[in-house]
Amino acid sequence: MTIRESGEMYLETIFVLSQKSATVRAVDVGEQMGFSKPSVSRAMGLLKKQGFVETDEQGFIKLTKTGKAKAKRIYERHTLLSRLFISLGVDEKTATEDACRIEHYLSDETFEAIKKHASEYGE
Amino acid sequence: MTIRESGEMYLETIFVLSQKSATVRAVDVGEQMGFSKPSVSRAMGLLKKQGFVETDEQGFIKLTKTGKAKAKRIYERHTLLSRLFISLGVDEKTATEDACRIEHYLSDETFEAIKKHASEYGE
DNA sequence: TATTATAGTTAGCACTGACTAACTTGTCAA
DNA sequence: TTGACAAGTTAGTCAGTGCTAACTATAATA
Repeated sequence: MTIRESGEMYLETIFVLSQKSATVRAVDVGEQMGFSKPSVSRAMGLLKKQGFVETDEQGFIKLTKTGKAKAKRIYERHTLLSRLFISLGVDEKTATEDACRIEHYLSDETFEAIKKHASEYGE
Repeated sequence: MTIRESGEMYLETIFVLSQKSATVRAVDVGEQMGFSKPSVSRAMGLLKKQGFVETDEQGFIKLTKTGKAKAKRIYERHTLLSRLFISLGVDEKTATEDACRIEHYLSDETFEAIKKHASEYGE
């Protein structure tokens, strides 16, 4: 059971929200992503089953260790890629949107190569 | 009715096969992509309806003008991205696989910026 | 206490895009 | 001429991932 683009987006969103607020609920995730409550509810169920998130009695969502690792991996791609695109002259909105899509599809090998190049290039 | 990743992959495959052979049939497309005959059959039906391909009485598949334009756009992304990744030290197989996925998700603006950078960087 | 708002779940739908099974059609060789 | 193979289509399935409608449960408030 491999995680997909959708699951990665949820994890990344939970990660980002966790940095801004002590607690994260499903409704916050939905609001942030522009998705309906049932969509989030089902996604959380799947991510729980896959061992990427946990919820407590109050319904607060926490990333597990593996969930956090996945989220951080994607978030690092997101920030580096959007900054890179912006540095190449791309409009901020477009750069962010593009990063948001391709962050899920780059292998570790290619991402590391891009990262190395970006640091040499000066960013 | 917008074309999606799947449709773009079919168009690109037809374009590549057209360059190697005078005629392209659905079965060739399926073999190339690793998809079943019914999958190709349905995809061709949709691409026909959208005006991107045509078939003659013998079942040979031809790209229309707009279909060819779409295919070329994706193919250009594919070749530039895979060459770029390879030049950054990525293994050829991985570079090609990654290019194959992200080629569908880059905006024109970001792609042009990458292209410009690649040409300045020396490729 | 009764009402209302908020959070979450369940059930069922739509669309994409793959699949298998089973059919038709056309060609070619025994 | 018949039988077999190759190409294509039709019908129906499945998984992923969004949606709405309608429900439950809890908490806050009139």
